[in-house]
Amino acid sequence: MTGPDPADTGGVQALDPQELGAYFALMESVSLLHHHVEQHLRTEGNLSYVQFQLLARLAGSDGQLTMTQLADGVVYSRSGLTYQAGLLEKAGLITRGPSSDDERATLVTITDNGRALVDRVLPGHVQDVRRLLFDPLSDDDLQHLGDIMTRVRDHMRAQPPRSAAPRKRRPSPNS
Amino acid sequence: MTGPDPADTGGVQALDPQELGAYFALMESVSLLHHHVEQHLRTEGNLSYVQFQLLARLAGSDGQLTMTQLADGVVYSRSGLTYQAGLLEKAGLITRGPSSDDERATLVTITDNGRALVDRVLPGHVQDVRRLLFDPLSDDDLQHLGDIMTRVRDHMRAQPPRSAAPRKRRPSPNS
DNA sequence: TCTATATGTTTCAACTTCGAAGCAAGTGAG
DNA sequence: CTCACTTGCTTCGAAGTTGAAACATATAGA
Repeated sequence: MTGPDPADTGGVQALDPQELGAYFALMESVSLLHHHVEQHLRTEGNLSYVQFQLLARLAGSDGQLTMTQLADGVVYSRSGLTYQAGLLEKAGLITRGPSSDDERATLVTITDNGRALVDRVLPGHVQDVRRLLFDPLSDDDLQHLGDIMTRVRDHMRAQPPRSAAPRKRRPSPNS
Repeated sequence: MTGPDPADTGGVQALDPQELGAYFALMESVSLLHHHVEQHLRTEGNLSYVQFQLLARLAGSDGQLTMTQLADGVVYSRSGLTYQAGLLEKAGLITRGPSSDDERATLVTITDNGRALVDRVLPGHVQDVRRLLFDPLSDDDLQHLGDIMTRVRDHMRAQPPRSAAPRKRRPSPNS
């Protein structure tokens, strides 16, 4: 009498202990890192992690991006971005204006204040990441981690997008 | 005339390109994975990732945990857990009752329906993780990833906790 | 050109998350 | 025992996040 094997998930190859361990450790580490970093950003610059990401991304990119480019870069919903952009604009950290290329697009531009704020919080942020993430890693580990995660990211990006889930599928024509 | 070096962050050693790449790839990969997995769980079992984590954690652990144990395991605020537990209880997936050990504690127990649901969505979940995370990795990569992230997690856990930030520090006696 | 559809963004309502405050039960010192 | 403090959880209000719907502009095809 062989009761249901806990590792038997109905024909799908279950994750072996090594995979499980890697998966859990990965998710939890990032979650912890996110929490820590968020706290620091909040106390040092009154910014959420998302807001920091948006500003940092703009500070690169020559200071200008469309809403969609920003949302995609941060893996974020478009409506959520509209909200955050509103806050950042009210705080004087960014500016929103029409694009000359495409009348529909909103061009987001980082202001001098925005850049200054990024410059102000970046050192602490870097220190955090260094302390939390890189301290326990050797140069070799770092090399591997970067290589592995880059491959994983590219692989996932190749999958269908998600920030703007493909528009409502056109109602199938056979109705 | 040495203008401000972009890598000069005010005395703090900036992250070199390799570190930056690893950091960004890590955060984005997990973010993407989270999004994908969340979608699948929602369509297959009408569960959020958090809810799935809670049920899965309970399904291990002999089916019973206190609220605090659950919150700590999932890196979640206590009040948020109360909310989710309410939903899961309403859905008949868990049960809440007093603990005999400690009258204050609430003992959360997974129901048969809860177990059944976990069993139902787990294969798909595993398939997702396998497809998104492990597919592009060699056995060697997997080994490294698990090793690295385990070390990182343990390192972070050694830092002060976060699920229940230390209670309001008792007002220092010299006031 | 006219029309259908695609794309960029915002609005809106529902849901989720968080922290602070509140309540109840445990614990230790006197 | 009693007081002060700790710990486990919930309640409450404010803020953040999301998907669907609404708009507006673009684009392609007839």
